[in-house]
Amino acid sequence: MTNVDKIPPRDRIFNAAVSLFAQKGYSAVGVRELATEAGVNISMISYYFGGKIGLLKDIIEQFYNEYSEIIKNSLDNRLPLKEQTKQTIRSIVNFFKSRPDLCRIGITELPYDSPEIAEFKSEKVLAVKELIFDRLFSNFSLIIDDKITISIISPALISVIYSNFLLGDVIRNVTGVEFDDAFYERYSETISTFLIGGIMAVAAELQNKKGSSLF
Amino acid sequence: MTNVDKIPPRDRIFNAAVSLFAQKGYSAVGVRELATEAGVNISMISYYFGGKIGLLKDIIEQFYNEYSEIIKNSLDNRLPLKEQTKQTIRSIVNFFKSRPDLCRIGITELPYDSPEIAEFKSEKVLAVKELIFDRLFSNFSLIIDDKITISIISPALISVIYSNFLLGDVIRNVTGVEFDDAFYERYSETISTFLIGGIMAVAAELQNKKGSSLF
Amino acid sequence: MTNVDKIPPRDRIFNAAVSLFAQKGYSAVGVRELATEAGVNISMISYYFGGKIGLLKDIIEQFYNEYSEIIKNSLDNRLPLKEQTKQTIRSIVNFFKSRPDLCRIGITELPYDSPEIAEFKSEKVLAVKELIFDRLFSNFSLIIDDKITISIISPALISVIYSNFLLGDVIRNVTGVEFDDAFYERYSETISTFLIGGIMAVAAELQNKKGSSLF
Amino acid sequence: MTNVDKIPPRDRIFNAAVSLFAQKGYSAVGVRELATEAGVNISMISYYFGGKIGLLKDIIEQFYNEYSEIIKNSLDNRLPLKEQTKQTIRSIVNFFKSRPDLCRIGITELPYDSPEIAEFKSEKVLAVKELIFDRLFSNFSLIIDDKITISIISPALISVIYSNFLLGDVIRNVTGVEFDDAFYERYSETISTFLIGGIMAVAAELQNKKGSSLF
DNA sequence: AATGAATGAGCATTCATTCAT
DNA sequence: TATGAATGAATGCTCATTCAT
Repeated sequence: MTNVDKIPPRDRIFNAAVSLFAQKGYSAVGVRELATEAGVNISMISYYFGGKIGLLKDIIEQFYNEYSEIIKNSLDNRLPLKEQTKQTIRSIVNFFKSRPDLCRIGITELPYDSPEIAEFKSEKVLAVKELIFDRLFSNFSLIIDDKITISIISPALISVIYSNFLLGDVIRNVTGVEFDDAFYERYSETISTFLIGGIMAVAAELQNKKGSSLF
Repeated sequence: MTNVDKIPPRDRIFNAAVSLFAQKGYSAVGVRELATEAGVNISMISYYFGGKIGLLKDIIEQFYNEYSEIIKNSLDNRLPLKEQTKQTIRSIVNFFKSRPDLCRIGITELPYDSPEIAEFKSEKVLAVKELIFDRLFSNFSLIIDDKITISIISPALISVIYSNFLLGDVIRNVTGVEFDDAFYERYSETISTFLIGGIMAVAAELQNKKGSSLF
Repeated sequence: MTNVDKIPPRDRIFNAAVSLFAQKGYSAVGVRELATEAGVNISMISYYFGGKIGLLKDIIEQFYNEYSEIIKNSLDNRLPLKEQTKQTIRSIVNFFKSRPDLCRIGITELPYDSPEIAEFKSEKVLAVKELIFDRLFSNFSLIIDDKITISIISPALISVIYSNFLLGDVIRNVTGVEFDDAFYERYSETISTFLIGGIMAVAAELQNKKGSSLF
Repeated sequence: MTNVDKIPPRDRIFNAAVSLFAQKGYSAVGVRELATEAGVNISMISYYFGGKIGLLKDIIEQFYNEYSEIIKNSLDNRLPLKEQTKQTIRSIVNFFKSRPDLCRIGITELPYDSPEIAEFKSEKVLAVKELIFDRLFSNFSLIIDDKITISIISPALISVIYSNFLLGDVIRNVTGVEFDDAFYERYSETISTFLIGGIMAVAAELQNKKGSSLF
């Protein structure tokens, strides 16, 4: 590993944890493994992060901070809706692509026995959801405004964007497709098209129903 | 729990494992906890399943067997494409709804240190993917035939269908929506609309490009 | 050690703990040392006693149960006061002599971080104090009846009886006296004389004061 | 705590150690806890005292130095025996009362794994014993001169004087008596009476035996 | 004089599994 | 079938100490 040189121990631990937690899941990774991978003494984990769980908390916080920032920065109300959507999705996909391990942990890991982290995560998810729906899909939300549909669409959107990073490994094994930059270029575009097409279909049907229920 | 009466020990262990693995993840559940929840002696786990890992294997197998069966049964080539799609999605959603724990484990758990299970899972995922694409989306696949798009769309489809079961907990906490039968009725319908709308949009764009590349 | 044969593992652990806790103090003894001394696997300590602290609890309980029993059995109201006192002290000294380690732990160890044990111990000490004062010194207590004097005399009594076991080691090193059966015979007798002489002196002075305050 | 201001770090460490060792016992106190309580950096403990054990050594030395000094100063051969005894006991009790933590550690803590401290302590105990017996009880020792009785009486004396500080906590919980200045006034007096009464009874019996053995 | 990062050994506990009954 | 004692390894964490600054 070139991990050991230059980079300060705290960061080496953090990086090792991001890599290993993503690969095996939080519970399946031991502090010894973590310390070995980071090239530090085992006690440094408690020293810097107050324990294994503190490491997870930091990682999840890091993810959501970056995630929120990226979404905020990519929103540009001056662009037409489709363009804006595409741009945001591209930003998110790029983020996921550049930090797949961090993102996987942030999204999938739910520390059932740390209420503190659980609550923190809930807050952040809510914030992101509102960011996307209140600002990005402000036009859509003119028509998609009922809580239930939003409850269905929100996780679907995230799932789609994240699908390659969640289930991609199996797909790669099965199809042999290479996940290179060109792929992710296509990925952004295709996913954008897919999402917009999907949302508009849902919106149309919803509108349809409203109309029919009026008469 | 009515878990302890009548039901044979082997099944009690299996059920307890399904519940606990889904809740906490495979690694975070201990055999002691498992045995207590199932109301059996610890050594019964090794006795019946050859160890904790064998239990996971059985659960994943169980999931994919049922999953494949349900998809096969719900496919009906005599129906028009949209109807067929809706029907299949409804079947899958019903399956996920009725066995959320089993499904969550089957989909999310990847036993990084058991190559045997990993390979088994890959096979099954491939089989399901082919089932869906070769039979359900046979019409779509006339136009969506390139490997890359399929590599993007396949996980997206699964992700969308499964999104409520993966991310729903957080959404429920945040929005307060009740996940009752009526909700899942709407869920099936909305997701179907979303998926079909999304796929058709992607197909249209693909067609467009092909066309434009011809001239 | 002949400790390993015949004697069941649970008892071997208990005995080893009694010996080591008495010698070094609870906190200074590790479970590894305990397990080695007892000739058992380290995990057996938690298995049988629920942890190191459970072992201490059991030891303290054992001490107070035996201690109470011995005091109860040695009290015999038909004897004259001095005889009864001597007999009781002899019983207690014999107990301390036969189980010095158990007694040392029971008396000196106060587990500051286990409120459960602390409370249990308080109860038992109270019970023993009442046993001695209400029954043995019922005659003395005719005259020594104020709370303060009792608060002074009670620990003094126990301290005296126990003094050899608490401070004897240093004395032995310093004087070279052998602590054999003959010694403890003399010990019982001398301590009895000392205690009775002391108590009667205190009682006399107390009586004196009362008298003088009346006139 | 006003502990942190003015008082130099070395003393803050010493004071914190006296307090914590008395409360929990030497082994149960960690250097981290010590440093936090003292408001200093961890490494200062090694820096000033050469390690945790050095701290204990200093405390024990401090205790015995003060202890010896106090006994020496309170001995006054011009007084009658009883007065002298009372005066000495009062001095000792005052010392114990004013420095209960220091005294508790000095008396009870025996550092089984530091032969150096163990030996030092033995020396000091011997010195104190001789001080008391050769000078204070020089009259008693005319009659109480056999090694065995001295081996019994010496620890008994110390135990009695120290009994409130050793077992008082439990008694306080149980009886609700307040340990204020008035109490310790009574304590000194009562203990003196008790000790003198006890010793004289022992001496009398000893005399009796000698006498009877003559004829 | 004082800091805080770092070490390596050790802590108590729990792990999944095995085995004799 | 089913039990519960027993194992050896591994768990996360803390220990007292050291060292460069």
